[in-house]
This record gives sequence, structure tokens and C-alpha cells, in this order.
Amino acid sequence: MLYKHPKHYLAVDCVIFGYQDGELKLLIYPRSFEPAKGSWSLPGGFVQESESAEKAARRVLKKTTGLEDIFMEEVAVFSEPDREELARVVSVAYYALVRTDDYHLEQLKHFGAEWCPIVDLPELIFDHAKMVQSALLKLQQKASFDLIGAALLPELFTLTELRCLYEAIFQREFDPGNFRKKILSLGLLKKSDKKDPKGSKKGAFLYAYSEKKSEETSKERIVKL
Amino acid sequence: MLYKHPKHYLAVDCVIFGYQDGELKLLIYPRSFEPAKGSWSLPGGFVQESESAEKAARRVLKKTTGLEDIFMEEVAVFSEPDREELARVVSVAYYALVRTDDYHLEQLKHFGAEWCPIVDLPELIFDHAKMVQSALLKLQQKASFDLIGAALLPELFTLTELRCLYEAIFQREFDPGNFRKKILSLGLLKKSDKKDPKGSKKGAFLYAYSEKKSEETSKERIVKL
DNA sequence: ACAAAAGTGTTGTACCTACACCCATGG
DNA sequence: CCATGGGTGTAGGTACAACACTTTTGT
Repeated sequence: MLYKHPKHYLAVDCVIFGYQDGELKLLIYPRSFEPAKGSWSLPGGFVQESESAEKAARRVLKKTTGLEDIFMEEVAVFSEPDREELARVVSVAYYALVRTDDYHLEQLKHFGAEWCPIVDLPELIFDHAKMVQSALLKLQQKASFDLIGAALLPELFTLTELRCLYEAIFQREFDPGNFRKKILSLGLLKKSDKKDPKGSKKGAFLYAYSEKKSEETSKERIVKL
Repeated sequence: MLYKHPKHYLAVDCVIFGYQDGELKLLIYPRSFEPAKGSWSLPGGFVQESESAEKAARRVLKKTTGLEDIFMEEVAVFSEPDREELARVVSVAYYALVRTDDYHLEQLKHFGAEWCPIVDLPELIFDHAKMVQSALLKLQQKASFDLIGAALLPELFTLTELRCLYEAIFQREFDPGNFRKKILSLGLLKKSDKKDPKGSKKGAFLYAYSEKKSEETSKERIVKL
């Protein structure tokens, strides 16, 4: 006891977004230990001695999805003293974006995990529903500045797919023509020579990110007061 | 030991912004205990058993400034295992906005605290400089949506004062005429019948917030993708 | 041929920027 | 009477929403 102050359990919980069948989905799974064992919850874990909270979150992400090096960002701290039942646990929520088309789906089933549409979530334990709400807000903010689709869509995608993703994120529709023009004007996508025949008779060109890393926090939508 | 996981010291640190003499300032004070006793640091404290992190931050704020019910928002968690020297402490940073014209200045001096211009900070302990950087970014984001001046300026203020505040926050200039029109078009200010004679021969009308609480997260600058 | 999505063009409106220009007054 | 900041007006440009229109091709 170095300081005369209490110590606390510190956990991380991950709001993992995916995109499937035109819907924004969330990875949830049945909690594997007490309290509330069996109830739906966000993947989480405890922060260990020699890791930062972010590192703990990446560890959890790796364990539950098999994925590393994916986009992740802090949402907020949840620290109400009574937010869990058995003991006081302070939790840092993170949100992450993954490509659901990946191979690792069997690994998910192994834990009983499920991709659940964001608009139709079951009841979650503790304050996890609040975490999801906050995370969705953060995601919307993020997506309104950066062209975030990279992390959620496959390598190659059509502009219509990107639009549908944005419609899922913002829960509203975008004009197809205007959306296309706006996105292309950003100069962040490069057209491939391939076409996607699904989705229309004509076929739509596939695009990929040209990801000039340089323009991370891009200059679109600046202060503008 | 309910869980087989380590517990951690949990602290809060407050980035307290004020506005004086046309400059954005930060409240810093000499640390009162080891390690690094005497070095400049942000006001902080430890989270106790029965309080949330936010409540702890408000407690610290009250203790150092005497103020309650002021605007405050979470910045981020700082949890690198080695961020402090003597022990591992995870800290949640908050930023707050206060009116520096208030009475409570003697209380500050009592602790040796100082209002220091944001552009000319001394070296701060640990990762406190990083906290300030992150907090300033959050403040800019916040200010670009909401008319944040309320919390930093006196009850009544001129539009020029508000503009200078925004210039201090964004570290750039705004066209006086355009700024005035933009701000007034929001319909959030009400003109008083008083004039401020300082600052110009003509005198400038003083304004106050009409604060219809309803439009908290106002509709200005929505998704707009 | 025609439905349906891909993709392009047009037009009006809102807003932002830059800057010109009056107003009031203390020195 | 003039320099200074307060305050208003105007012209050009950009960006976006709404929507008409053309293209391509599977059925």
C-alpha cells in the first residue's frame, strides 16, 4: 500500500461493430462467469498489472475475434460504484470496427458469440447498453469526418455498398448521386478495373482506399464555426 | 479478493480552462506530495470507494476552485503502466471550464496555484502535458458545435470578447463582421440594454445567453456528410 | 422491351468569406 | 476631426439537396 487510497478492479469492455447484410451489427456473447453468467454482454476482460487499458482491450479483441491491428478507440469510463453487482469494477469502454466477412467466424461460434443487428439488441448486462449507445455516437462522429468504411468493408467495394453502410451507421438515407459525388470528391478512393455484377444488371465498379496515410485526420470539415 | 485479478489505484486529473486578458489559461499548481512534489501538475486526486470518477473530479474541482456545477467532460483514460514513478496509477482526465473573474482567487493562491497561459506552459509532471493536449482538442470540438463561451465568460459580455475567446481556443483569427453574424444567427444570445465602454470609444452592447436548455446539443452542424 | 441500379448533369438555395462601408465617440 | 472599434451590407464562391436524365444489361 503505497498510497492511503483504495484500489479498484479495472476492466475493459469492447463494442465491436461489424457490417453484414446491409446492417450494422454488434458482437455480443453470453457471459462466461458470475455474476450474470449466461446473460448477453459485451466482450470484456480485466486490466492486468503490466498492460495499459488499450492493450487489455486489444487482448480481448484478439481473443474473441482473432484479429489484431484493427481500428479501435476509447469511448468512455464507466465508474458508477454500483454498476456491477458482486464487486466494484471500473470499466473503460472501447469500440472497434471489424470486417465480418473474415474467416474467423467459427472461432466466434465456439464461444457462443453472435453478430446481432444494432437495431435489435437483446438486453445486455449492467450498463453495457449505455456503452453501446455512447459507442454508436462516437462512431457517427468519427464517420462524419473520416471515411471510415475501410475498416468495415472488404478490400474492394462498390459505392453503393459504402452508401448503405453509412445509411446503417446514421440510420438515415443518403441520395445515391450526391453521396457518390461527395465521396469521390474527397479523392480517397481509387477505382479498380473490376466490376461487381451482384446488385444490379449493369454492374458497379469496385473501389479501394488509396490510403495515403498522411491525411489521417483529414482537412474535410474543419472548424468552420 | 473477489476476482483473481489485480486492483489498481484510480485517479482523476483536471484540465481546468479559464479565460483572462484575452488568453486561454490553465489552472496548474505545485504538487503537494511525493513523487515529484513541488513540480507543476494538474489538480488531481484519487477515486474513493463510493464515488464515480466524475464525482471524484468534481470533488477535486470544488476543493481547488471552490466551484460546483460547472461544465466538465471526460477527456480520456491514461493507463500506461509506467506513467507514474512510484506506483502504478491509472488516471481519468477531465476538462472543465470556469469563469476566472470569480471571487475565489485567494483560495487559489493559498495552494500556490496559478493561471498559466495555455501557450506558455511550464513542464508538467508525468503525462500531464499529453492530457492538456487532448483536452484542448476536445474543447475545440465542443466549441465548434456548441456556443461554449457561457462557461468561460462573465454573465454579460460583448461579441468581441466572445470572438477573442474563440480566437484563443482555436488559435486563429475570425472576421469580426462574419463572426458576429454567425453567432447572432444561432439565436442563442439576447442583447442587454447595457453597453461596455471599455474596448472602444463607441461602446459595445453586452449580451447574455438566453439558454433555452432545450437545444443542448443543438441542430447546428449536424451530420452533413 | 423494360425494370433497375449505375452513373452524370442541372438548378436553386444556403451559407461562408472577404471586404467595403457607415456609426459613435474619446482623445 | 480623426483614429478606433462597433456594427451593417454586399458580391463572389462553394457546397449541398433535390431531382431529371442517360447508360447498361439480365430477365
